[in-house]
Amino acid sequence: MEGFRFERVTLHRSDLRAPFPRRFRARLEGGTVEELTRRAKYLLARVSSGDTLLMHLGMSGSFRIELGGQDGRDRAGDAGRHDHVVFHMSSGATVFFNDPRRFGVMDLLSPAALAAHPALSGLGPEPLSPEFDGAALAGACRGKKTSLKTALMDQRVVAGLGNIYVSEALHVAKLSPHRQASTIATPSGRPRDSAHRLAAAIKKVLEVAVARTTADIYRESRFRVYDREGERCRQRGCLGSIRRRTQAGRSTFYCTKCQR
DNA sequence: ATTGAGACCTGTCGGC
DNA sequence: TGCCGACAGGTCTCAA
Repeated sequence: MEGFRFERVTLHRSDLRAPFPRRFRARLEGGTVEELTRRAKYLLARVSSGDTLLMHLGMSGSFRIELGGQDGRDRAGDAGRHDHVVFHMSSGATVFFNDPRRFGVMDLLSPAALAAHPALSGLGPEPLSPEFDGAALAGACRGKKTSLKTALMDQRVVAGLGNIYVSEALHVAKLSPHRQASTIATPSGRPRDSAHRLAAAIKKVLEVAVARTTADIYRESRFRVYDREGERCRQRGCLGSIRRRTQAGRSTFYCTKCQR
């Protein structure tokens, strides 16, 4: 999409989690995507009109790209079930936004609306950025009475971690998901060793995930703990098994033996 | 202010 | 085969 123009935008329904903004199509069509970036789990496409297209996959969203027919065949195929938004780009590519559960987001923001966007402005640091480290994590967890698991799910603490990678990172760091979040910091908010371990584990887990893509990992079932209830711990030398517990309404997977 | 519960919506899977 | 409940990768709102 980057560097190309929206030649035509098609909506196959009037809303996802929220209604599409008024004149969504008209405001996009003719505009060029100047830059495609990401913040937390949000995709941001800056358009030449000055607006920013904000996209989120929710739980079940995905993009599918069909390239133009260079082999003499027709252009990209028709929209299928749950293809709610279709971008026909000037490159010849067609980009389908598919989202069965419709928990996703597709919004178009003016510069002012972007700057004031509540979901974006409250976000914590990007976990792969240099600013995110043990000290930053400890500072954010200072005084938190909630569990480590719940704290890491809080996008204000660190941006972009979800239910899978929180479990994975806690396992790498050998920290129990039930520990009170504040225990990784001293009373004054300085990082303990556990804070450094956890920040490093988050970075490691995400770097591997980005390299392999979540879909591959999920399909290959190569998680350390996620969705492995009752199976053996993969930590070298650990004979524990993986348990599942619900925290704040979400499943947490952890090893009872090596995570403290 | 923080925190947990419920809601949003559809698909899939296991048990009966 | 078919029905039913449980559960799913996220975020928002509301009430305690």
